[in-house]
Amino acid sequence: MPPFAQQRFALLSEDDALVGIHLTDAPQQAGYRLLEPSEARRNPLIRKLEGFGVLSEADRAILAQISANPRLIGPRIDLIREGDRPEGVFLILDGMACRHKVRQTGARQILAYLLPGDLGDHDVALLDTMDHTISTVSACRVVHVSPEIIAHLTQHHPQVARALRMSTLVDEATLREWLVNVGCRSAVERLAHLFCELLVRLRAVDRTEGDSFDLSVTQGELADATGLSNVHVNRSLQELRRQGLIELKGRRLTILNLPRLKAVGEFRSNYLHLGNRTAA
Amino acid sequence: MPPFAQQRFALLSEDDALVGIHLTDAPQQAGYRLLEPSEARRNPLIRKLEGFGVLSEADRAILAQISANPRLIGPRIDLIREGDRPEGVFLILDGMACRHKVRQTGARQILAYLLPGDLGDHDVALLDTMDHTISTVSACRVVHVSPEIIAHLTQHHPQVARALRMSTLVDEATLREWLVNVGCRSAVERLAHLFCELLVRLRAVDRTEGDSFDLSVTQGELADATGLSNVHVNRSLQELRRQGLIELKGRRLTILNLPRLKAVGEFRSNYLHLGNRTAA
DNA sequence: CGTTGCGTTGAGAGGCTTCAACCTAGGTGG
DNA sequence: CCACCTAGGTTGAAGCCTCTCAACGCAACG
Repeated sequence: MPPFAQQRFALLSEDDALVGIHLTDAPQQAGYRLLEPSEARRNPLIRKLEGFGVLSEADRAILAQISANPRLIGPRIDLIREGDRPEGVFLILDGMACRHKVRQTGARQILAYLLPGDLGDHDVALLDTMDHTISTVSACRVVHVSPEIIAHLTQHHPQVARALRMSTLVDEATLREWLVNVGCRSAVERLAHLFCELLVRLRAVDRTEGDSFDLSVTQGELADATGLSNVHVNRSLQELRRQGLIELKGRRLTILNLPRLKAVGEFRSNYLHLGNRTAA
Repeated sequence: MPPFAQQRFALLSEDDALVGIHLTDAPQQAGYRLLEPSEARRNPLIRKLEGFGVLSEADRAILAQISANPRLIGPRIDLIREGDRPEGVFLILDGMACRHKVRQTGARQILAYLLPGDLGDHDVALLDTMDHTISTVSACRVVHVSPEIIAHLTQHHPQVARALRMSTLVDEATLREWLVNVGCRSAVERLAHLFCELLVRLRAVDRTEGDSFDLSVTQGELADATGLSNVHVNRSLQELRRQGLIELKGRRLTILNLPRLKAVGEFRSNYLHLGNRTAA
């Protein structure tokens, strides 16, 4: 298989998960199903957007409805490719996806990791072609959110729309921080910073256990995200282990000394604009 | 002077350029002054936004009104700093500004160049603090666009609002391309790519003469933008000159062989989403 | 005419890459 | 149930791209 020639995910298949949502009436009607508190807490989109502002019960209900019936997609499947026409956005409910670009030389740069609760910019559809590719990294539960649903949210759920815009701003701030990471940090610093960021972002959607989380990523993928070679990623990981900062076995990363790891990566979470959430 | 301890621009002074605009009535009234065709062509904001869609005469008039009475600001002045509360956005009419971050080590990363017609994300105000600093690079003509004016545009000038959102998407795409640049291109390639991008962006607002444009940037600033040292920027520039690709004297960059420079930098303008404008 | 910021050049060092081999674990098929 | 297979992790060696340090030139400016 040529490098990064990945399978493509059938975008709008017959059994699309969103058939059955009736946007025009359901949410307005009285009697939409109240969410179990635990249900809302488990939904990463609701978790995330509530961090950006107060949502109404109707807001939470529509978000839960959107998140219902996700598709299970295997690892390394393209969701949408550079050159494709964007139609709506993808919402990640579980697993890890990424935005990336591949050079003609075969070199690849991962531009962002999409974690549970993350979704693309809500008005990408204004542009006629994608300038990068979005692929799953691990197996994911994914929902394709159609332009109609997005329009519905912006028209009838202003608090959700506002939270989505803030979410987009944070995505952009994260991209800037990645540029700083790759532009002027050493290999060990880059990895330290990346791990701190992932911990904080995953914690915000309750996908961590203490300072430990699932990291189903190869070292080669870490290399593509940090602008390093996989060999050097390997050695830098060993350095972080040797210093007693992390433990990385298989697909589980445990941060053994978060304060020091933050210090090494010069990590400040301000760019994630978590506000008064449990500061990490 | 400590590195990058720059002067701060007084944000909302008495003689703010925008006093005198009466948003609530003027644009709706019949009889707003018609723009000279040449006037609209010279205004980089109008030029740029027209590239994203058709604007009405009223749209152009309000944009011209906003652009009236800019402030002249010297080089290396901070417009807004990391940690500040964003209030509205800055619009660059002439000159060059940049977004950047400074590490505790003193290392700096330039995150984006703001060229004539560029302005910040229209809803930054949703976030309570800036996570990076915006400074002039060369002397600039700058307008501070208040949140009220932005709100007015989004409510009464849908085509302008739409163009602004597209503009924001392009800014984000540009940021992604910069990450690719720094993440996986060599020094010469990075500079070649940057120069191609600047040419195309400046050409879109008519700030070029052929394949030549004003580049009032020190080599140290090019280094901060490309994640290189200034010494290596110097040597890479010499390499580009030696290959007959560019001529860089003082503050003027002339691209002598655009096709080859593009090839060297692997430059494709798709991420700028210029659509059917004069493709460069 | 001295100062200052910036471009230029040289030398040495080091971080990171490349190439290549080997190891390990997990999955597959006989 | 075991042998094979493959992807990914690990290790070594060599080299180069880029950095740092330092000196010098030069033009603009007060």
